[in-house]
Amino acid sequence: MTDASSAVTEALTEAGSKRRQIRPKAERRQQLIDATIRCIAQHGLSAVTMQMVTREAGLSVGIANLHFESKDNLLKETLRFVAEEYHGGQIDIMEGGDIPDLGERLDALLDFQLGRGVTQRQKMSVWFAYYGEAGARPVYQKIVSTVDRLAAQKLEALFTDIIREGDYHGVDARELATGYSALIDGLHLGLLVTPRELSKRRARAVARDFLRRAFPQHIH
Amino acid sequence: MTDASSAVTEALTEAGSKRRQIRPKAERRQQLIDATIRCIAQHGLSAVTMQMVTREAGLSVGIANLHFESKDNLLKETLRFVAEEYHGGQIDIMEGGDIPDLGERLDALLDFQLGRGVTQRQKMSVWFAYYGEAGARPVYQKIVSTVDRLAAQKLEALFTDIIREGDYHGVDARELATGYSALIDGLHLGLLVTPRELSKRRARAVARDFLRRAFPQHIH
DNA sequence: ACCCAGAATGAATGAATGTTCATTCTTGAT
DNA sequence: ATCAAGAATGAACATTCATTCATTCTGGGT
Repeated sequence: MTDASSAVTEALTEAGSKRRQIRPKAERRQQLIDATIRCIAQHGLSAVTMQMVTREAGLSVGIANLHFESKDNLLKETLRFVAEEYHGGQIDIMEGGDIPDLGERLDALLDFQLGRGVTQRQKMSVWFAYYGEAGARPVYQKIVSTVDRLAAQKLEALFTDIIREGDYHGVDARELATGYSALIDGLHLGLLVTPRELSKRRARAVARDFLRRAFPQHIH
Repeated sequence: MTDASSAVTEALTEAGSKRRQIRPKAERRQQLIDATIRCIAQHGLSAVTMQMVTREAGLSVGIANLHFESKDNLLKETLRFVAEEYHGGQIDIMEGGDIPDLGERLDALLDFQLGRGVTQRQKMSVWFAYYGEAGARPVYQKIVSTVDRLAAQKLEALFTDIIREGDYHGVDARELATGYSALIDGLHLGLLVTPRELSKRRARAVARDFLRRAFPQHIH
C-alpha cells in the first residue's frame, strides 16, 4: 500500500480529514440535503445559513452554489426530498404487495407514521418548518400538494377495500381518509411541540382507536 | 374650530397622515403585534423584518425597540398573544356558562375552531409558522405548552361531562380529547397547506363525524 | 508519466438587517 | 403661555449573510 492510497483511504473513512475529494454530483447533492435537514431540525428553518449547512456537511461554502444554484433552491430541494421520502414510504405500504392482509397493512402504515427511529424527530421538524412557511410560499405549497394528493388517493383506495371486505355501513372512505390523515398530522404536531404531554405510545393508541372505531373487525 | 384641532382630527381619522402622534404604550404594543401578525401571514416568519413590521404599522423603525426590547421579544409576544387569543376563545366556550346544553356547546366549539372569518387564515399562518420553529426554540415550546395544557384539561372535562350525561361506554375522555385536538390541528394544517383539496365545509364535516361517532346522542 | 476537465475551495464583495441614540415633537400640568 | 417628561423619529453603525470567482487540486484518460 502506497502513501497515496493510504491517504485516500483515510479521507474516505475519517470524517475530520482535510483531504479534498472529488465525488459525483448526485452524492454531493444528497450530502448537502442531509446536512440541511440536520441544521433545520437543530436550529430552525429561519436560522439556517449556508455557512452552517456546508460546515455541517464538511464542505466549503462555495460548493452549495455549485450543485444547487442558490440557498432558495437548496431549501426547495430539501423539502422535495423529505416530502417524497415520507409519502413514498406510506405509498409503498398502502399499495402493499408485501402484506396481503388489509388489517395488517393498516398496522404497518400506523407503525411507519408513528414509529420510533432517531430520524423521526428530525424529519418532523423539517416537515413543520416548511408547513409554517407554506402559507406565504406557493412553491412549497405546490411540492407538498403534489405528493399529498397521491398519498390521499392511495389511502382512500385502501379504506375502500377495507370497507368492502368488512361490509361496513354508513362509512365514507374519502371522509375517513381525510380525517385519518389530519389526525396523524395533528399527532405529529403534538409530538413535536408538546412531547411532555403526548408520548409516542399514547399517540399510537389514539390513532389506533380512531381506526378501531371505524373498522372494528380489522383492528383489535 | 382652530387650525390645531382640525389637524389633530385629521391625524386621528386619516391613516395616511404624516402627523406624529403620542399614544399609550399598551395601544402601540397591540398595534405592532397586529402588524406582525399580518406580516407573518403574508411573507412568512423567516422573511419578516423590523422595517416591514413598522411600515405595516405606519410607525418608525425605532419604536419597535422602544416598546419591545428586541425583534426576538416582539415575535415572542406576538406568539403569546395569538396563543392566548385562540386558546382563550376555546376555553370560554368550553366552560360555557352561556350554553347549558352540552351538545350545543360542542357545536359552538367546532364553529369556533373551524369557523369562517377573514382573520382565520392569517391566524393559522402565524400559528404554524411558530410551530415550525418550536422544535428548535424552547421559548416557543413553553408558551404553547402552557396554554395548550389548560385547553386540554377543559376539553377533557367537557368530554367527561358528556360521557356521563350520555352514559357512553368504552370511551376514554382523555384519549378522545387528545384525538379531537390532534384532528383539529391536522385540519387546520390541511386548510392552510392544501386549501384546494380541503374546503372548510369538508373540514367541518370530518370533525363533526369524529364527534358523532363518539357521542351519537349529542351530535346529529 | 502526463494532462486537463471540471470539482472544490474560501477570501472578498455587496446587500440587507437589527439596534442605537441624538434630535424633534406632543401633551398635559402649571 | 410655558415647560418638562417622555413618546416618536430615522439616519448611522456594526454585523451577518448569500453569492461570486480567481485559484488550487484531483483523478480518469491517454
